[in-house]
Amino acid sequence: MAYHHGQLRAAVLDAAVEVIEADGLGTLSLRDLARRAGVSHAAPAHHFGDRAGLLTALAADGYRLLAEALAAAGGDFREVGVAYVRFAVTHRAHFQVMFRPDLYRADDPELVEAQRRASTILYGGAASLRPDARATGLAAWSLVHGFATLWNAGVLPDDVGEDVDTAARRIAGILFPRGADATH
Amino acid sequence: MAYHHGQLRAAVLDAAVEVIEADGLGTLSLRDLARRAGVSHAAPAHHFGDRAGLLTALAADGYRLLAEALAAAGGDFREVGVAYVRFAVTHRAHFQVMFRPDLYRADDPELVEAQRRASTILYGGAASLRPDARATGLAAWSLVHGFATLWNAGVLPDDVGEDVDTAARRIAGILFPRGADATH
DNA sequence: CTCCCAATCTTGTCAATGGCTAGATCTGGG
DNA sequence: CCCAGATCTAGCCATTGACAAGATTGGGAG
Repeated sequence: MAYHHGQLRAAVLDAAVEVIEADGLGTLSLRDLARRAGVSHAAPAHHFGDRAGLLTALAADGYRLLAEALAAAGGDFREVGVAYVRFAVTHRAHFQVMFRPDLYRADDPELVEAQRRASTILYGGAASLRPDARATGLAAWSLVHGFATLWNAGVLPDDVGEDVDTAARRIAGILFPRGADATH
Repeated sequence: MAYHHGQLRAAVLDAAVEVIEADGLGTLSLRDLARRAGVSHAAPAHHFGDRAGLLTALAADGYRLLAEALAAAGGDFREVGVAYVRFAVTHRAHFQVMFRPDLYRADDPELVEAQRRASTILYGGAASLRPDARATGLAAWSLVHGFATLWNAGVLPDDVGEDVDTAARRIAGILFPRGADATH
């Protein structure tokens, strides 16, 4: 059987994302991922150690991708929020794992670094927005995080609509009615 | 070995809550719950069918408890939000399961009914609050749900404080600065 | 009071999983 | 060319969820 030579790690991570988005975290099995990658059942262990190791890598990837997505949204505070929601919906697997620290090793250096970068971008906009910047940033984060979570869980009423961007922008507009931006 | 005669169902559910709050959903095992209840490994299956059945019952209990907690908060809209957060923090196990419909049978009649009651109370306050009541209710729900989720995940900054009620009230106050209540 | 039945619980079994160990195979640098 | 380390395989064990078949219990019909 042909060896993967360094591609295995990426192949397994890709397969994991696919499985989680299709059937949820519950049915995720290291052995199944190995089968999908065409390797023996113990091959992934070499790259990730154990299940927690795999999810740690997935979460770290997630925080890196989130940082990119938020940075690409520009300085407008509300658009950063919309980007946050869009990320959560288009990267369900990553998002799901990222906010369940009980599943991975939260003290992993790479992960901590990626986390720090993402939260810097997320809080950067809020810091210069209002006098009570800290609390405002928290409220904004809570708002978009909650909306994204509820959207992904599929428990929102039907009349929210189909387009998550539009819905998120409308909801965020209630917290910041005047379309406030980071340059106050 | 003495039979439980109807107590088993409650005993297993209690044990499940205990395990989830101690070690998370990942390590939850029907066999372990059976051991804790002092019965054979297949006894729980009679009451719940399978794992999804157990979690369905847990989620339904959760929605019932949530409805009670929200109702007890009175008509003040912000206090309902605070009660929502308090419930999420004091009933972590229930809350966690409730918003992961992939884990249980979302079409269970009892569960659907409990869900309906809870969401009626949650939305009841918002409906009479502003012209754009629907969107406002969604924003409020998103805000408190997100805050509770982030709090439980342990990813909030340290300076949020220790007391979740106080923190939640401060955050909710940003969406409703004037302490608005349901009687507008 | 007795007997039967439905609910409840037990025992036994099977495939699948995570994690471990020992060993095979490949690849690049000296 | 050759070896050291990285990568993967093969085999094993305890645990789990799910299922099937049988035992035990208590209450109601007669």
